Amino acid sequence: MSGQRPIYRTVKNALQHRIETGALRVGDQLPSEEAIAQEFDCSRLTAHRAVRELAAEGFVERRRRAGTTVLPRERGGVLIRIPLIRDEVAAAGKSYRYELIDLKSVAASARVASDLGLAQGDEVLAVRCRHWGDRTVWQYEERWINPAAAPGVQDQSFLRTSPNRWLLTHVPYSDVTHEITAVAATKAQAVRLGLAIGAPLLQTRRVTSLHGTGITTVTLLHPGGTYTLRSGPAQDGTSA
Amino acid sequence: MSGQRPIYRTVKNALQHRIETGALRVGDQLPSEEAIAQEFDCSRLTAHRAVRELAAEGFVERRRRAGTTVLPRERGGVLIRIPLIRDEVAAAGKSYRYELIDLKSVAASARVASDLGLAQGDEVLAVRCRHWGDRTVWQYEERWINPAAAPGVQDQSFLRTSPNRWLLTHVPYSDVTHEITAVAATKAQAVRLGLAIGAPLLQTRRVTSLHGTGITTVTLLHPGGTYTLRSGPAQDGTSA
DNA sequence: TAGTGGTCTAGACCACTTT
DNA sequence: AAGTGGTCTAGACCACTAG
Repeated sequence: MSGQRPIYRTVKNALQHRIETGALRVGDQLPSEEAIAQEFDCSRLTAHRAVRELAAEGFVERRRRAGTTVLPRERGGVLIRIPLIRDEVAAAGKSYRYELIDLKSVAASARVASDLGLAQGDEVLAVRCRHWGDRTVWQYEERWINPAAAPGVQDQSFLRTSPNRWLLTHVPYSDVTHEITAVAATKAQAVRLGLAIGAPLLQTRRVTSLHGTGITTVTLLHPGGTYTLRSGPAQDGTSA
Repeated sequence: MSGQRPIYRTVKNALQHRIETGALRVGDQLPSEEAIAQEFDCSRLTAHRAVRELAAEGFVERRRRAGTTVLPRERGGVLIRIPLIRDEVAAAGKSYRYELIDLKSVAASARVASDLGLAQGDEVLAVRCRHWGDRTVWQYEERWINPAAAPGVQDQSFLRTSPNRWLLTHVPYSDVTHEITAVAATKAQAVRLGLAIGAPLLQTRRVTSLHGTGITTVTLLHPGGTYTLRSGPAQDGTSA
């Protein structure tokens, strides 16, 4: 069957189907690449690619000599997408607006210095801004930028372009770390977000770096009622 | 120069380095596979694999005839790991304990029916339980299971094994959807979690299904102060 | 030490899309 | 029409590890 679908994909789907239907159970061993190649009448490399992608997506584990075994589906947890704020607002059918609150050079606090790999008291750029969806605050943002790691940032006013947008397009990075938690709004936060003190907020802390050099650390606060992170069925293991 | 590192990885790293350092800028075109193969003195397939993985990880876009171009790094958002509760508690250095609150067969509410693809009023299994870390509630869980989609679930007492654990190892699934938001604890929730009314909670809603058939839907509530979702630098595009 | 996965090559044909 | 990526093959050698 299949038709124009690549062979490796046919093989991969067939094996995945065996796992999902229980024909292959957790701990069972898959046929060797050689055997798969014979069964599907393809080269070993084609069989290899099919199984390699299943391994990359967490379905199976491969070990030389020991062969390929079906993994318990629990491992590794689940992957969630964090959308860009502009897209998120647009998806909700609201019109997006960015607002700068203030921008200044300050001495790094202990936490900021730790996030960015600087010494406490080193000079960093502090930006506070808001992201609106129609007439409500969608996200309140407090950001610190390591000027040494972001050449040209000193010339930015961030009046019209959000720091996130500018950084993404001008400063290369390699690693991002997120921490997501729920907090109660402090008085200052409540004012910025137009909410009551103690209101539940979804807080995202993000640190961005390039090969060990901290670029920026940011705290994002979203009103709990309206803001939701989602993960679609998008597995998206490998071959886009 | 490398040594035991595979050639395709050397090539991949070299290209990735050019992107991250700005030698190749957004919109620039990568050399053709043929040219890469010549430059690194390898076969075209090896060059292909290197570039294919860069594409799978979102660094570049590939189009026939048009070639391979560097993408703006913003696209697609970020991926976050949701750990298993047992692992999360263990990682915090606490001892994990599971506690069943109750288990009964009920008529599906509108929301549960919608999540599971059933008709309102259809019979579903309702489970409520708690996950402890030492002497504090780490997570309070309300779950509904479609018995038709989980053969054998009727025989389970869930007294010692959590429904999550049993389902993961006994019922195959293909798709999972998550919604994460922050909520204020209701009176009932506050009691279950041992918190004050209005305390911020991180709420995770999860729907698990197999090829369109709803298996289970669950609402997980975590105390806001102690619970944090994290994403490491784990990019994990393809080749594990 | 034998079996399995990991990688690599040289060459080939095809599919798509720009010129 | 031509250039680029997408896939495939047959065969090869190496790396790791269970028996």
